[in-house]
Amino acid sequence: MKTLGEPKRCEIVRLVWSEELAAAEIAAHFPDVTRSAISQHLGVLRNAGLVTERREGVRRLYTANQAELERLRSFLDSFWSDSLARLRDLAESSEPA
Amino acid sequence: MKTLGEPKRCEIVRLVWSEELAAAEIAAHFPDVTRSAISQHLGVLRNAGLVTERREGVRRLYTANQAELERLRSFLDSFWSDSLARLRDLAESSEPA
DNA sequence: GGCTTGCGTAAGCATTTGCTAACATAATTT
DNA sequence: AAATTATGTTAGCAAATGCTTACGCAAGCC
Repeated sequence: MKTLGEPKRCEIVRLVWSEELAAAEIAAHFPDVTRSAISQHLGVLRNAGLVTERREGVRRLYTANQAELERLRSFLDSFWSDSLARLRDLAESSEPA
Repeated sequence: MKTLGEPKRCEIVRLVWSEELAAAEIAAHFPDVTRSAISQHLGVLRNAGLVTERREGVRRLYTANQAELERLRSFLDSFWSDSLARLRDLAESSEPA
């Protein structure tokens, strides 16, 4: 979550969501920062498991790890389900058999 | 997203998800930090619209703004739907009528 | 082998962030 | 009104963060 809190990283994930892109191609989408900065962001994303790297010759192709994003979404879902569980527990304790 | 990237803030939101809690009660859940630190986190959360404050006498009761969290979840959903839209566009352009 | 291309890494820097300690303020109690 | 309670606010600090510049290193081409 903290990883995607960085706007550029979030945008990077969107870029490689449905297509594989090389590091330079990704960097091209951010004209106002250095290629190095993007490379570091890619490192963070890779480390967080949010993107996957595939080497093809000299180039490194990145793509989003959709499963990991799915985990994040289900974590948000847990907010709702947790509250339901808590209400259920409350109902059980105040309405004993 | 950045706001919830902070573990304590994320936990605070979970605490006030299904019940209203006073600032001191929230702070009691974090023994290893000062009440002031929690107060500042509450300020950030309030500012981000993730929690709502209600004053009752001297106390300030906080509760989660579920609608805002819903927005966050739907933002994550947009990752998937965007990719579907892109694939659809691709299909249209490569398969003209 | 030398040059170029594509990319990560290390060092250094300014900014942001999360924290504590001390103070400020409003509502209650006595 | 003074003391107390519940809470926000400010100043200051150490650590983390995002960035640039410079360098390192492997893969292909001459």
